[in-house]
Amino acid sequence: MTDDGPTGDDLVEMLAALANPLRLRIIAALAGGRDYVSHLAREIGVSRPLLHMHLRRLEAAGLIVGSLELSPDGKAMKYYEVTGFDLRVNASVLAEAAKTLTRPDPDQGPGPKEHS
Amino acid sequence: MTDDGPTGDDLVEMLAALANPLRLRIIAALAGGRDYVSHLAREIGVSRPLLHMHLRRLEAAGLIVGSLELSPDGKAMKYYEVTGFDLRVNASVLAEAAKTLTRPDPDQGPGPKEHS
DNA sequence: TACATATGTAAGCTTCTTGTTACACGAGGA
DNA sequence: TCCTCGTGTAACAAGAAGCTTACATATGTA
Repeated sequence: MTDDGPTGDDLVEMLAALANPLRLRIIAALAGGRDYVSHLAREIGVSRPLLHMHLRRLEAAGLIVGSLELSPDGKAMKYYEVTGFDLRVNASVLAEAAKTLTRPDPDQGPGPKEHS
Repeated sequence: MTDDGPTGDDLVEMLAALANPLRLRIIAALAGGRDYVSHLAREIGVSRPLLHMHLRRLEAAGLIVGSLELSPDGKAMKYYEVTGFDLRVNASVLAEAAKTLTRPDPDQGPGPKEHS
Protein backbone atom coordinates (compact mmCIF):
# COMPACT_ATOMS: atom_id res chain seq x y z
CA MET A 1 0.00 0.00 0.00
CA THR A 2 2.85 2.34 -0.75
CA ASP A 3 1.09 3.74 -3.79
CA ASP A 4 -2.50 4.68 -3.15
CA GLY A 5 -3.16 5.63 -6.77
CA PRO A 6 -6.04 7.74 -8.06
CA THR A 7 -9.60 7.77 -6.85
CA GLY A 8 -11.97 5.22 -8.31
CA ASP A 9 -13.84 7.89 -10.21
CA ASP A 10 -10.64 9.45 -11.47
CA LEU A 11 -9.34 6.08 -12.57
CA VAL A 12 -12.51 5.39 -14.51
CA GLU A 13 -12.17 8.75 -16.21
CA MET A 14 -8.54 8.06 -17.14
CA LEU A 15 -9.30 4.61 -18.46
CA ALA A 16 -12.24 5.90 -20.44
CA ALA A 17 -10.07 8.63 -21.92
CA LEU A 18 -7.49 6.07 -23.01
CA ALA A 19 -9.99 3.52 -24.29
CA ASN A 20 -10.15 5.03 -27.76
CA PRO A 21 -7.91 4.42 -30.75
CA LEU A 22 -7.79 8.01 -31.84
CA ARG A 23 -6.95 9.28 -28.38
CA LEU A 24 -4.27 6.61 -28.10
CA ARG A 25 -2.80 7.96 -31.29
CA ILE A 26 -2.92 11.47 -29.91
CA ILE A 27 -0.99 10.35 -26.83
CA ALA A 28 1.49 8.59 -29.07
CA ALA A 29 2.00 11.71 -31.16
CA LEU A 30 2.45 13.92 -28.10
CA ALA A 31 4.83 11.41 -26.56
CA GLY A 32 7.23 12.39 -29.34
CA GLY A 33 7.09 16.02 -28.35
CA ARG A 34 4.65 18.83 -27.69
CA ASP A 35 2.56 20.14 -30.55
CA TYR A 36 -0.19 22.62 -31.27
CA VAL A 37 -3.70 21.79 -32.30
CA SER A 38 -3.79 22.58 -36.01
CA HIS A 39 -0.47 20.91 -36.73
CA LEU A 40 -1.41 17.88 -34.68
CA ALA A 41 -4.67 17.58 -36.60
CA ARG A 42 -2.79 17.51 -39.91
CA GLU A 43 -0.27 15.07 -38.50
CA ILE A 44 -2.84 12.56 -37.36
CA GLY A 45 -5.26 13.21 -40.17
CA VAL A 46 -8.41 14.31 -38.38
CA SER A 47 -10.49 17.45 -38.41
CA ARG A 48 -9.68 20.17 -35.91
CA PRO A 49 -13.04 20.17 -34.15
CA LEU A 50 -12.79 16.44 -33.62
CA LEU A 51 -9.26 16.70 -32.31
CA HIS A 52 -10.32 19.56 -30.09
CA MET A 53 -12.96 17.39 -28.48
CA HIS A 54 -10.57 14.52 -27.82
CA LEU A 55 -7.94 16.87 -26.44
CA ARG A 56 -10.46 18.25 -23.99
CA ARG A 57 -11.30 14.75 -22.87
CA LEU A 58 -7.66 13.82 -22.38
CA GLU A 59 -6.96 17.04 -20.53
CA ALA A 60 -9.99 16.56 -18.27
CA ALA A 61 -8.57 13.18 -17.31
CA GLY A 62 -5.25 14.76 -16.44
CA LEU A 63 -3.31 12.87 -19.10
CA ILE A 64 -2.25 15.92 -21.11
CA VAL A 65 -1.96 19.62 -20.42
CA GLY A 66 -2.38 22.53 -22.78
CA SER A 67 -0.88 26.00 -22.66
CA LEU A 68 -1.85 28.91 -24.83
CA GLU A 69 1.24 30.65 -26.16
CA LEU A 70 2.02 33.26 -28.75
CA SER A 71 4.20 32.46 -31.72
CA PRO A 72 6.92 34.91 -32.88
CA ASP A 73 4.53 36.32 -35.46
CA GLY A 74 1.87 36.98 -32.87
CA LYS A 75 -0.46 34.05 -33.51
CA ALA A 76 -2.10 32.35 -30.57
CA MET A 77 -1.06 28.70 -30.52
CA LYS A 78 -2.26 26.12 -28.04
CA TYR A 79 0.43 23.61 -27.26
CA TYR A 80 -0.35 20.28 -25.67
CA GLU A 81 1.98 17.83 -23.99
CA VAL A 82 1.63 14.62 -22.03
CA THR A 83 1.82 14.61 -18.27
CA GLY A 84 4.00 12.11 -16.46
CA PHE A 85 1.24 9.64 -15.73
CA ASP A 86 2.20 6.03 -15.03
CA LEU A 87 -0.57 3.67 -13.99
CA ARG A 88 -0.47 0.12 -12.77
CA VAL A 89 -3.56 -1.88 -13.70
CA ASN A 90 -4.23 -5.24 -12.09
CA ALA A 91 -6.92 -6.86 -10.00
CA SER A 92 -5.72 -5.67 -6.59
CA VAL A 93 -5.17 -2.10 -7.72
CA LEU A 94 -8.64 -2.05 -9.25
CA ALA A 95 -10.17 -3.58 -6.13
CA GLU A 96 -8.57 -0.85 -4.07
CA ALA A 97 -9.80 1.86 -6.41
CA ALA A 98 -13.30 0.42 -6.47
CA LYS A 99 -13.66 1.23 -2.78
CA THR A 100 -13.75 4.91 -3.57
CA LEU A 101 -16.29 4.69 -6.36
CA THR A 102 -19.27 6.96 -5.91
CA ARG A 103 -21.05 7.04 -9.24
CA PRO A 104 -23.50 4.37 -10.32
CA ASP A 105 -24.24 2.82 -6.98
CA PRO A 106 -27.73 1.27 -6.97
CA ASP A 107 -28.02 1.69 -3.19
CA GLN A 108 -25.08 3.43 -1.69
CA GLY A 109 -26.71 4.06 1.66
CA PRO A 110 -24.43 3.91 4.71
CA GLY A 111 -26.38 0.94 5.97
CA PRO A 112 -24.52 -2.32 6.50
CA LYS A 113 -24.78 -4.76 3.64
CA GLU A 114 -25.43 -8.35 4.58
CA HIS A 115 -23.02 -10.89 3.22
CA SER A 116 -25.15 -13.27 1.19
CA MET B 1 11.45 -3.41 -24.87
CA THR B 2 11.47 -6.41 -22.58
CA ASP B 3 7.70 -6.44 -22.33
CA ASP B 4 5.94 -5.99 -25.63
CA GLY B 5 2.47 -5.89 -24.05
CA PRO B 6 -0.84 -6.40 -25.84
CA THR B 7 -1.78 -5.25 -29.30
CA GLY B 8 -3.13 -1.75 -29.67
CA ASP B 9 -6.59 -3.05 -30.44
CA ASP B 10 -6.48 -5.45 -27.52
CA LEU B 11 -5.31 -2.72 -25.20
CA VAL B 12 -8.18 -0.48 -26.25
CA GLU B 13 -10.60 -3.29 -25.58
CA MET B 14 -9.14 -3.93 -22.14
CA LEU B 15 -9.18 -0.26 -21.20
CA ALA B 16 -12.73 0.12 -22.47
CA ALA B 17 -13.78 -2.90 -20.43
CA LEU B 18 -12.27 -1.40 -17.31
CA ALA B 19 -13.55 2.12 -17.90
CA ASN B 20 -16.84 1.49 -16.15
CA PRO B 21 -17.68 1.75 -12.46
CA LEU B 22 -19.86 -1.32 -12.39
CA ARG B 23 -17.29 -3.46 -14.15
CA LEU B 24 -14.64 -2.15 -11.79
CA ARG B 25 -16.81 -3.34 -8.94
CA ILE B 26 -17.18 -6.73 -10.58
CA ILE B 27 -13.41 -7.04 -10.84
CA ALA B 28 -13.11 -6.00 -7.20
CA ALA B 29 -15.63 -8.61 -6.11
CA LEU B 30 -13.96 -11.36 -8.10
CA ALA B 31 -10.54 -10.33 -6.79
CA GLY B 32 -11.76 -11.61 -3.42
CA GLY B 33 -12.51 -15.03 -4.87
CA ARG B 34 -14.39 -16.70 -7.65
CA ASP B 35 -18.16 -16.53 -7.69
CA TYR B 36 -21.13 -17.54 -9.81
CA VAL B 37 -23.44 -15.21 -11.65
CA SER B 38 -26.59 -15.18 -9.55
CA HIS B 39 -24.74 -14.83 -6.28
CA LEU B 40 -22.51 -12.14 -7.69
CA ALA B 41 -25.55 -10.22 -8.90
CA ARG B 42 -27.03 -10.25 -5.41
CA GLU B 43 -23.71 -9.31 -3.89
CA ILE B 44 -23.20 -6.27 -6.06
CA GLY B 45 -26.85 -5.35 -6.26
CA VAL B 46 -27.57 -5.45 -9.97
CA SER B 47 -29.92 -7.45 -12.14
CA ARG B 48 -28.68 -10.72 -13.59
CA PRO B 49 -29.12 -9.76 -17.23
CA LEU B 50 -27.13 -6.60 -16.67
CA LEU B 51 -24.38 -8.46 -14.88
CA HIS B 52 -24.38 -11.05 -17.61
CA MET B 53 -23.69 -8.39 -20.21
CA HIS B 54 -20.82 -6.88 -18.27
CA LEU B 55 -19.32 -10.27 -17.60
CA ARG B 56 -19.31 -11.01 -21.29
CA ARG B 57 -17.54 -7.75 -21.97
CA LEU B 58 -14.91 -8.44 -19.33
CA GLU B 59 -14.39 -11.96 -20.58
CA ALA B 60 -14.09 -10.79 -24.18
CA ALA B 61 -11.30 -8.48 -23.06
CA GLY B 62 -9.51 -11.37 -21.38
CA LEU B 63 -9.78 -9.91 -17.89
CA ILE B 64 -11.92 -12.67 -16.42
CA VAL B 65 -12.70 -16.26 -17.35
CA GLY B 66 -15.85 -18.26 -16.76
CA SER B 67 -16.34 -21.97 -16.37
CA LEU B 68 -19.63 -23.81 -16.31
CA GLU B 69 -19.70 -26.32 -13.48
CA LEU B 70 -22.29 -28.47 -11.78
CA SER B 71 -23.05 -28.01 -8.11
CA PRO B 72 -23.41 -31.08 -5.83
CA ASP B 73 -27.18 -30.94 -6.26
CA GLY B 74 -26.91 -30.96 -10.03
CA LYS B 75 -27.51 -27.28 -10.81
CA ALA B 76 -25.47 -25.66 -13.55
CA MET B 77 -23.44 -22.79 -12.12
CA LYS B 78 -21.15 -20.51 -14.06
CA TYR B 79 -18.16 -19.46 -12.03
CA TYR B 80 -16.07 -16.45 -12.98
CA GLU B 81 -12.63 -15.49 -11.79
CA VAL B 82 -10.07 -12.85 -12.64
CA THR B 83 -7.13 -13.64 -14.86
CA GLY B 84 -3.63 -12.60 -13.86
CA PHE B 85 -3.56 -9.44 -15.92
CA ASP B 86 -1.13 -6.70 -14.95
CA LEU B 87 -0.87 -3.69 -17.23
CA ARG B 88 1.51 -0.79 -17.23
CA VAL B 89 -0.03 2.39 -18.59
CA ASN B 90 2.16 5.37 -19.44
CA ALA B 91 2.97 7.49 -22.45
CA SER B 92 5.71 5.29 -23.91
CA VAL B 93 3.75 2.08 -23.48
CA LEU B 94 0.76 3.68 -25.17
CA ALA B 95 2.91 5.04 -27.97
CA GLU B 96 4.26 1.56 -28.58
CA ALA B 97 0.78 0.06 -28.58
CA ALA B 98 -0.55 2.75 -30.91
CA LYS B 99 1.74 1.44 -33.65
CA THR B 100 -0.35 -1.70 -33.91
CA LEU B 101 -3.72 0.04 -34.06
CA THR B 102 -5.84 -0.92 -37.04
CA ARG B 103 -9.29 0.34 -36.30
CA PRO B 104 -10.33 3.91 -37.01
CA ASP B 105 -7.52 4.92 -39.28
CA PRO B 106 -8.59 7.65 -41.71
CA ASP B 107 -5.92 6.61 -44.19
CA GLN B 108 -3.97 3.59 -43.12
CA GLY B 109 -2.21 2.99 -46.40
CA PRO B 110 1.23 1.36 -46.14
CA GLY B 111 2.74 4.35 -47.84
CA PRO B 112 5.31 6.45 -45.93
CA LYS B 113 3.84 9.44 -44.12
CA GLU B 114 5.67 12.69 -44.59
CA HIS B 115 6.65 14.53 -41.45
CA SER B 116 4.78 17.82 -41.67
C1' DT C 1 -47.68 -30.39 -10.26
C1' DA C 2 -45.91 -26.37 -8.43
C1' DC C 3 -42.03 -23.76 -6.60
C1' DA C 4 -37.40 -22.66 -5.90
C1' DT C 5 -32.84 -22.40 -7.81
C1' DA C 6 -29.66 -21.83 -11.66
C1' DT C 7 -28.64 -20.42 -16.67
C1' DG C 8 -29.06 -17.47 -21.13
C1' DT C 9 -31.15 -14.07 -24.40
C1' DA C 10 -34.19 -10.96 -27.13
C1' DA C 11 -36.74 -6.47 -27.45
C1' DG C 12 -37.04 -1.84 -26.38
C1' DC C 13 -35.71 2.49 -24.47
C1' DT C 14 -32.55 6.10 -22.96
C1' DT C 15 -28.23 8.20 -22.66
C1' DC C 16 -23.41 8.82 -23.99
C1' DT C 17 -20.01 8.98 -27.54
C1' DT C 18 -18.25 9.98 -31.92
C1' DG C 19 -17.90 12.69 -35.97
C1' DT C 20 -19.34 16.17 -39.48
C1' DT C 21 -20.41 20.73 -41.10
C1' DA C 22 -20.81 25.36 -40.34
C1' DC C 23 -19.96 29.51 -37.96
C1' DA C 24 -17.38 33.24 -35.22
C1' DC C 25 -13.13 35.70 -33.65
C1' DG C 26 -8.09 37.51 -33.84
C1' DA C 27 -3.57 38.71 -36.09
C1' DG C 28 -0.11 39.02 -39.88
C1' DG C 29 0.97 39.67 -44.96
C1' DA C 30 0.05 40.86 -49.99
C1' DT D 1 -9.38 45.03 -48.20
C1' DC D 2 -8.80 40.28 -48.78
C1' DC D 3 -6.48 36.00 -47.85
C1' DT D 4 -4.25 32.77 -44.72
C1' DC D 5 -3.37 30.80 -40.47
C1' DG D 6 -4.37 30.20 -35.74
C1' DT D 7 -8.17 29.57 -32.07
C1' DG D 8 -12.93 27.92 -30.17
C1' DT D 9 -17.79 26.31 -30.30
C1' DA D 10 -22.64 25.31 -31.56
C1' DA D 11 -25.89 22.21 -34.07
C1' DC D 12 -26.90 18.07 -35.88
C1' DA D 13 -26.77 12.96 -37.33
C1' DA D 14 -25.37 8.23 -36.55
C1' DG D 15 -23.92 4.68 -33.75
C1' DA D 16 -22.63 2.33 -29.45
C1' DA D 17 -23.30 1.57 -24.56
C1' DG D 18 -26.10 0.90 -20.52
C1' DC D 19 -30.21 -0.80 -18.32
C1' DT D 20 -35.01 -2.83 -17.72
C1' DT D 21 -38.54 -6.01 -18.49
C1' DA D 22 -39.89 -10.15 -20.17
C1' DC D 23 -39.26 -14.66 -21.86
C1' DA D 24 -37.21 -19.45 -22.40
C1' DT D 25 -34.75 -23.55 -20.47
C1' DA D 26 -33.04 -26.98 -17.03
C1' DT D 27 -32.75 -29.33 -12.34
C1' DG D 28 -33.92 -30.57 -7.43
C1' DT D 29 -37.50 -30.53 -3.80
C1' DA D 30 -42.14 -30.17 -1.37
